[in-house]
Amino acid sequence: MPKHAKEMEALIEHLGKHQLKFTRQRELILDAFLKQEHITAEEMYHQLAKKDPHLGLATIYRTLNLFCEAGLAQARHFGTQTQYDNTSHKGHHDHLICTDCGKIVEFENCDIERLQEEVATRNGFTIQTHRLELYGLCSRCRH
Amino acid sequence: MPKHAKEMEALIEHLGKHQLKFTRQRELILDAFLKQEHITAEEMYHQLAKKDPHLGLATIYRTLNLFCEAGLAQARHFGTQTQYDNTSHKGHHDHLICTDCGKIVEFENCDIERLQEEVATRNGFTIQTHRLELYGLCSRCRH
DNA sequence: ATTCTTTTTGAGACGATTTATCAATTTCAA
DNA sequence: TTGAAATTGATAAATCGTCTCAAAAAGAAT
Repeated sequence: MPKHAKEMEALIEHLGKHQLKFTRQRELILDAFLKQEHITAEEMYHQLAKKDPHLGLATIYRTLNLFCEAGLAQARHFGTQTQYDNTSHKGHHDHLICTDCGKIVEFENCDIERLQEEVATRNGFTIQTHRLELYGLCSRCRH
Repeated sequence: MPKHAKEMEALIEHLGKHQLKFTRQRELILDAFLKQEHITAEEMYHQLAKKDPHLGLATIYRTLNLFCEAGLAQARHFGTQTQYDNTSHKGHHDHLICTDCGKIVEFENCDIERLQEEVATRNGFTIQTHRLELYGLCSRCRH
Protein backbone atom coordinates (compact mmCIF):
# COMPACT_ATOMS: atom_id res chain seq x y z
CA MET A 1 0.00 0.00 0.00
CA PRO A 2 1.46 3.35 -1.09
CA LYS A 3 2.48 5.78 1.55
CA HIS A 4 -0.22 8.38 1.00
CA ALA A 5 -3.06 6.28 -0.37
CA LYS A 6 -5.74 8.06 1.60
CA GLU A 7 -4.75 11.53 0.46
CA MET A 8 -4.23 10.34 -3.08
CA GLU A 9 -7.77 9.00 -3.10
CA ALA A 10 -9.12 12.24 -1.69
CA LEU A 11 -7.42 14.11 -4.51
CA ILE A 12 -8.68 11.74 -7.16
CA GLU A 13 -12.20 12.05 -5.79
CA HIS A 14 -11.95 15.83 -5.93
CA LEU A 15 -10.62 15.69 -9.48
CA GLY A 16 -13.48 13.44 -10.55
CA LYS A 17 -16.10 15.72 -9.06
CA HIS A 18 -14.76 18.72 -10.90
CA GLN A 19 -13.87 17.29 -14.29
CA LEU A 20 -10.20 17.69 -13.61
CA LYS A 21 -7.51 15.31 -14.73
CA PHE A 22 -4.96 13.24 -12.92
CA THR A 23 -1.57 14.23 -14.25
CA ARG A 24 2.02 13.25 -13.67
CA GLN A 25 2.71 16.72 -12.25
CA ARG A 26 -0.12 16.58 -9.77
CA GLU A 27 1.03 13.22 -8.52
CA LEU A 28 4.61 14.42 -8.24
CA ILE A 29 3.62 17.54 -6.34
CA LEU A 30 1.27 15.65 -4.04
CA ASP A 31 4.01 13.20 -3.13
CA ALA A 32 6.41 15.97 -2.30
CA PHE A 33 3.78 17.98 -0.47
CA LEU A 34 2.66 15.19 1.83
CA LYS A 35 6.17 14.67 3.08
CA GLN A 36 6.19 18.14 4.63
CA GLU A 37 4.18 19.75 7.36
CA HIS A 38 4.21 23.02 5.44
CA ILE A 39 6.04 24.44 2.45
CA THR A 40 6.10 27.44 0.12
CA ALA A 41 5.69 27.20 -3.63
CA GLU A 42 9.23 28.46 -4.15
CA GLU A 43 10.69 25.84 -1.82
CA MET A 44 8.82 23.09 -3.59
CA TYR A 45 9.93 24.43 -6.96
CA HIS A 46 13.59 24.07 -6.05
CA GLN A 47 13.03 20.75 -4.36
CA LEU A 48 11.32 19.24 -7.40
CA ALA A 49 13.71 20.78 -9.92
CA LYS A 50 15.97 17.81 -9.27
CA LYS A 51 13.32 15.27 -10.28
CA ASP A 52 11.86 17.27 -13.14
CA PRO A 53 13.73 20.41 -14.22
CA HIS A 54 10.88 21.43 -16.49
CA LEU A 55 8.19 21.61 -13.83
CA GLY A 56 7.05 25.22 -13.92
CA LEU A 57 6.53 27.46 -10.93
CA ALA A 58 3.06 28.35 -12.16
CA THR A 59 2.09 24.69 -12.10
CA ILE A 60 3.22 24.42 -8.52
CA TYR A 61 1.15 27.42 -7.50
CA ARG A 62 -1.85 26.09 -9.38
CA THR A 63 -1.52 22.66 -7.87
CA LEU A 64 -1.04 23.85 -4.31
CA ASN A 65 -4.15 25.98 -4.70
CA LEU A 66 -5.93 22.93 -6.05
CA PHE A 67 -4.90 21.02 -2.92
CA CYS A 68 -6.45 23.81 -0.85
CA GLU A 69 -9.73 23.40 -2.70
CA ALA A 70 -9.54 19.65 -2.19
CA GLY A 71 -8.99 20.17 1.53
CA LEU A 72 -5.52 18.62 1.55
CA ALA A 73 -3.72 21.92 2.09
CA GLN A 74 -4.38 25.20 3.75
CA ALA A 75 -2.80 28.48 2.75
CA ARG A 76 -1.40 30.77 5.38
CA HIS A 77 0.07 34.16 4.64
CA PHE A 78 3.07 35.00 6.70
CA GLY A 79 5.64 37.65 5.96
CA THR A 80 5.70 38.12 2.23
CA GLN A 81 5.15 34.49 1.28
CA THR A 82 2.35 31.96 1.41
CA GLN A 83 2.84 28.82 3.41
CA TYR A 84 0.85 25.78 2.35
CA ASP A 85 0.06 23.65 5.40
CA ASN A 86 -0.46 19.93 5.12
CA THR A 87 -3.83 19.35 6.76
CA SER A 88 -3.25 15.62 7.13
CA HIS A 89 -0.64 16.38 9.77
CA LYS A 90 -3.14 16.63 12.57
CA GLY A 91 -1.67 18.62 15.49
CA HIS A 92 0.77 21.44 15.11
CA HIS A 93 -1.53 23.58 13.09
CA ASP A 94 -1.97 26.32 15.59
CA HIS A 95 0.69 28.97 15.92
CA LEU A 96 2.15 31.36 18.44
CA ILE A 97 3.86 34.11 16.51
CA CYS A 98 6.25 36.69 17.93
CA THR A 99 5.45 40.02 16.39
CA ASP A 100 8.94 41.28 17.10
CA CYS A 101 11.40 38.61 15.99
CA GLY A 102 9.05 36.44 13.92
CA LYS A 103 9.63 33.31 15.98
CA ILE A 104 6.90 30.70 15.48
CA VAL A 105 5.91 28.06 18.01
CA GLU A 106 3.52 25.37 16.86
CA PHE A 107 1.11 23.96 19.38
CA GLU A 108 -1.95 21.79 19.74
CA ASN A 109 -4.60 22.02 22.40
CA CYS A 110 -7.40 19.49 22.61
CA ASP A 111 -9.48 21.61 24.95
CA ILE A 112 -9.49 24.49 22.51
CA GLU A 113 -10.43 22.13 19.69
CA ARG A 114 -13.29 20.71 21.71
CA LEU A 115 -14.62 24.20 22.43
CA GLN A 116 -14.34 25.05 18.76
CA GLU A 117 -16.52 22.05 17.96
CA GLU A 118 -19.01 23.21 20.53
CA VAL A 119 -19.21 26.69 19.05
CA ALA A 120 -19.62 25.23 15.57
CA THR A 121 -22.34 22.81 16.60
CA ARG A 122 -24.22 25.55 18.41
CA ASN A 123 -24.23 27.51 15.14
CA GLY A 124 -25.14 24.56 12.96
CA PHE A 125 -21.71 24.26 11.38
CA THR A 126 -19.61 21.19 10.67
CA ILE A 127 -15.94 22.09 10.92
CA GLN A 128 -13.63 20.99 8.13
CA THR A 129 -10.55 22.83 9.23
CA HIS A 130 -9.54 25.81 11.29
CA ARG A 131 -6.85 28.39 11.75
CA LEU A 132 -5.69 29.76 15.07
CA GLU A 133 -2.88 32.23 15.35
CA LEU A 134 -1.83 33.96 18.55
CA TYR A 135 0.25 37.08 18.05
CA GLY A 136 2.40 38.52 20.80
CA LEU A 137 5.87 38.85 22.22
CA CYS A 138 8.07 35.90 23.04
CA SER A 139 9.97 35.87 26.33
CA ARG A 140 13.09 37.27 24.71
CA CYS A 141 11.45 40.18 22.93
CA ARG A 142 9.33 41.21 25.89
CA HIS A 143 12.43 42.63 27.58
CA MET B 1 -10.58 66.63 25.74
CA PRO B 2 -9.84 65.23 22.28
CA LYS B 3 -11.21 61.84 21.41
CA HIS B 4 -7.94 59.96 21.27
CA ALA B 5 -5.80 61.87 23.73
CA LYS B 6 -4.25 58.77 25.26
CA GLU B 7 -3.12 57.30 21.96
CA MET B 8 -1.96 60.68 20.73
CA GLU B 9 0.25 61.01 23.79
CA ALA B 10 1.62 57.53 23.31
CA LEU B 11 2.57 58.46 19.77
CA ILE B 12 4.16 61.75 20.80
CA GLU B 13 6.14 59.97 23.47
CA HIS B 14 7.39 57.44 20.94
CA LEU B 15 8.32 60.22 18.51
CA GLY B 16 10.25 62.07 21.21
CA LYS B 17 12.22 58.98 22.17
CA HIS B 18 13.28 58.35 18.60
CA GLN B 19 14.02 61.85 17.33
CA LEU B 20 11.03 61.75 15.06
CA LYS B 21 8.78 64.65 14.26
CA PHE B 22 5.12 65.29 14.79
CA THR B 23 3.65 66.08 11.40
CA ARG B 24 0.29 66.98 9.99
CA GLN B 25 0.20 63.70 8.08
CA ARG B 26 0.93 61.59 11.15
CA GLU B 27 -1.83 63.33 13.05
CA LEU B 28 -4.26 62.88 10.16
CA ILE B 29 -3.46 59.20 9.78
CA LEU B 30 -3.66 58.55 13.52
CA ASP B 31 -7.08 60.13 13.70
CA ALA B 32 -8.37 58.03 10.86
CA PHE B 33 -6.72 54.88 12.16
CA LEU B 34 -8.17 55.08 15.65
CA LYS B 35 -11.69 55.21 14.32
CA GLN B 36 -11.35 51.69 12.89
CA GLU B 37 -10.85 48.30 14.39
CA HIS B 38 -8.59 47.34 11.51
CA ILE B 39 -7.75 48.76 8.13
CA THR B 40 -5.44 48.25 5.16
CA ALA B 41 -3.10 50.91 3.83
CA GLU B 42 -5.01 51.00 0.58
CA GLU B 43 -8.35 51.53 2.31
CA MET B 44 -6.93 54.35 4.36
CA TYR B 45 -5.41 55.89 1.25
CA HIS B 46 -8.80 56.16 -0.42
CA GLN B 47 -10.49 57.26 2.76
CA LEU B 48 -8.03 60.09 3.34
CA ALA B 49 -7.88 61.14 -0.30
CA LYS B 50 -10.99 63.20 0.36
CA LYS B 51 -9.33 65.20 3.12
CA ASP B 52 -5.93 65.49 1.48
CA PRO B 53 -5.62 64.33 -2.14
CA HIS B 54 -1.84 64.64 -2.00
CA LEU B 55 -1.26 62.25 0.86
CA GLY B 56 0.93 59.55 -0.64
CA LEU B 57 0.46 55.83 -0.27
CA ALA B 58 4.06 55.43 0.82
CA THR B 59 3.45 57.83 3.68
CA ILE B 60 0.52 55.76 4.84
CA TYR B 61 2.55 52.58 4.81
CA ARG B 62 5.40 54.31 6.63
CA THR B 63 3.07 55.75 9.22
CA LEU B 64 1.15 52.56 9.86
CA ASN B 65 4.44 50.77 10.36
CA LEU B 66 5.46 53.54 12.72
CA PHE B 67 2.27 52.92 14.69
CA CYS B 68 3.25 49.28 14.95
CA GLU B 69 6.59 50.25 16.42
CA ALA B 70 4.83 52.57 18.83
CA GLY B 71 2.50 49.76 19.90
CA LEU B 72 -0.68 51.42 18.63
CA ALA B 73 -1.15 49.09 15.72
CA GLN B 74 -0.40 45.55 14.81
CA ALA B 75 0.17 44.18 11.34
CA ARG B 76 -1.54 40.98 10.31
CA HIS B 77 -1.26 39.32 6.93
CA PHE B 78 -4.67 38.43 5.67
CA GLY B 79 -5.41 37.34 2.13
CA THR B 80 -2.97 39.18 -0.02
CA GLN B 81 -3.00 42.39 2.00
CA THR B 82 -1.76 43.53 5.36
CA GLN B 83 -4.36 44.45 7.93
CA TYR B 84 -3.34 46.95 10.56
CA ASP B 85 -5.24 46.21 13.76
CA ASN B 86 -6.02 48.92 16.24
CA THR B 87 -4.65 47.51 19.48
CA SER B 88 -6.80 49.81 21.59
CA HIS B 89 -9.92 48.01 20.35
CA LYS B 90 -10.31 44.95 22.50
CA GLY B 91 -13.24 43.47 20.60
CA HIS B 92 -12.20 40.02 19.44
CA HIS B 93 -14.04 38.81 16.44
CA ASP B 94 -13.62 35.16 15.78
CA HIS B 95 -15.26 33.73 12.70
CA LEU B 96 -17.14 30.69 11.51
CA ILE B 97 -16.89 30.56 7.75
CA CYS B 98 -18.92 28.36 5.43
CA THR B 99 -16.63 27.03 2.72
CA ASP B 100 -19.55 26.46 0.39
CA CYS B 101 -21.72 29.60 0.47
CA GLY B 102 -19.29 31.97 2.16
CA LYS B 103 -21.57 32.76 5.07
CA ILE B 104 -19.71 34.25 8.04
CA VAL B 105 -20.82 34.06 11.66
CA GLU B 106 -18.96 36.11 14.26
CA PHE B 107 -18.57 34.73 17.74
CA GLU B 108 -16.68 35.22 20.94
CA ASN B 109 -15.86 32.57 23.49
CA CYS B 110 -14.28 33.41 26.83
CA ASP B 111 -13.27 29.84 27.56
CA ILE B 112 -11.30 29.62 24.35
CA GLU B 113 -9.64 32.93 25.09
CA ARG B 114 -8.66 31.76 28.55
CA LEU B 115 -7.10 28.61 27.11
CA GLN B 116 -5.24 30.70 24.56
CA GLU B 117 -3.74 32.72 27.39
CA GLU B 118 -2.71 29.50 29.09
CA VAL B 119 -0.96 28.20 26.01
CA ALA B 120 0.82 31.50 25.53
CA THR B 121 1.97 31.70 29.13
CA ARG B 122 3.22 28.12 29.03
CA ASN B 123 5.37 29.11 26.04
CA GLY B 124 6.58 32.39 27.49
CA PHE B 125 4.50 34.55 25.19
CA THR B 126 2.43 37.61 25.98
CA ILE B 127 -0.53 37.77 23.62
CA GLN B 128 -1.27 41.04 21.89
CA THR B 129 -3.97 39.80 19.56
CA HIS B 130 -5.17 36.66 17.87
CA ARG B 131 -7.08 35.28 14.99
CA LEU B 132 -9.39 32.29 15.01
CA GLU B 133 -11.24 31.08 11.97
CA LEU B 134 -13.29 27.91 11.78
CA TYR B 135 -13.98 26.66 8.27
CA GLY B 136 -16.76 24.25 7.50
CA LEU B 137 -20.27 23.77 6.19
CA CYS B 138 -23.25 25.67 7.55
CA SER B 139 -26.51 23.80 8.20
CA ARG B 140 -27.93 24.75 4.81
CA CYS B 141 -24.95 23.67 2.75
CA ARG B 142 -24.59 20.37 4.57
CA HIS B 143 -28.05 19.45 3.13
C1' DA C 1 11.32 85.92 13.12
C1' DT C 2 15.39 83.86 10.70
C1' DT C 3 18.55 80.46 10.05
C1' DC C 4 20.12 75.86 9.95
C1' DT C 5 20.10 70.94 10.50
C1' DT C 6 17.47 66.93 10.39
C1' DT C 7 13.48 64.46 9.29
C1' DT C 8 9.57 63.77 6.37
C1' DT C 9 7.07 63.82 2.34
C1' DG C 10 5.23 62.56 -2.36
C1' DA C 11 5.92 60.51 -6.71
C1' DG C 12 7.44 57.05 -9.01
C1' DA C 13 10.93 53.33 -9.61
C1' DC C 14 11.76 48.98 -7.97
C1' DG C 15 11.72 44.07 -6.04
C1' DA C 16 9.22 40.11 -4.62
C1' DT C 17 5.37 37.16 -4.96
C1' DT C 18 1.47 35.38 -7.28
C1' DT C 19 -1.81 35.11 -11.13
C1' DA C 20 -3.19 35.45 -16.11
C1' DT C 21 -2.29 34.39 -20.93
C1' DC C 22 -1.80 31.24 -24.62
C1' DA C 23 0.06 27.87 -27.85
C1' DA C 24 1.53 23.22 -27.43
C1' DT C 25 0.86 18.98 -25.00
C1' DT C 26 -1.50 15.53 -22.32
C1' DT C 27 -5.46 13.18 -20.48
C1' DC C 28 -9.26 10.20 -20.97
C1' DA C 29 -13.70 8.79 -22.58
C1' DA C 30 -15.94 7.36 -26.70
C1' DT D 1 -7.37 5.74 -32.24
C1' DT D 2 -9.50 9.82 -32.15
C1' DG D 3 -10.97 14.20 -30.50
C1' DA D 4 -12.76 17.34 -27.10
C1' DA D 5 -11.42 19.27 -22.90
C1' DA D 6 -8.08 20.15 -19.45
C1' DT D 7 -3.22 21.02 -18.31
C1' DT D 8 1.26 22.57 -18.85
C1' DG D 9 5.39 25.69 -19.18
C1' DA D 10 7.19 30.05 -20.29
C1' DT D 11 6.61 34.45 -19.61
C1' DA D 12 3.88 38.72 -19.31
C1' DA D 13 1.32 41.17 -16.13
C1' DA D 14 -0.71 42.40 -11.80
C1' DT D 15 -0.33 43.19 -6.93
C1' DC D 16 1.64 44.74 -2.79
C1' DG D 17 4.90 46.95 -0.18
C1' DT D 18 9.52 49.25 0.14
C1' DC D 19 13.22 52.24 -1.59
C1' DT D 20 15.04 56.48 -3.69
C1' DC D 21 15.65 61.23 -3.82
C1' DA D 22 14.77 66.05 -4.47
C1' DA D 23 11.76 69.31 -2.33
C1' DA D 24 9.27 70.65 1.76
C1' DA D 25 8.43 70.86 6.66
C1' DA D 26 9.65 70.55 11.57
C1' DG D 27 11.94 72.14 15.38
C1' DA D 28 16.03 73.89 17.76
C1' DA D 29 19.30 77.57 18.02
C1' DT D 30 20.22 81.98 17.13
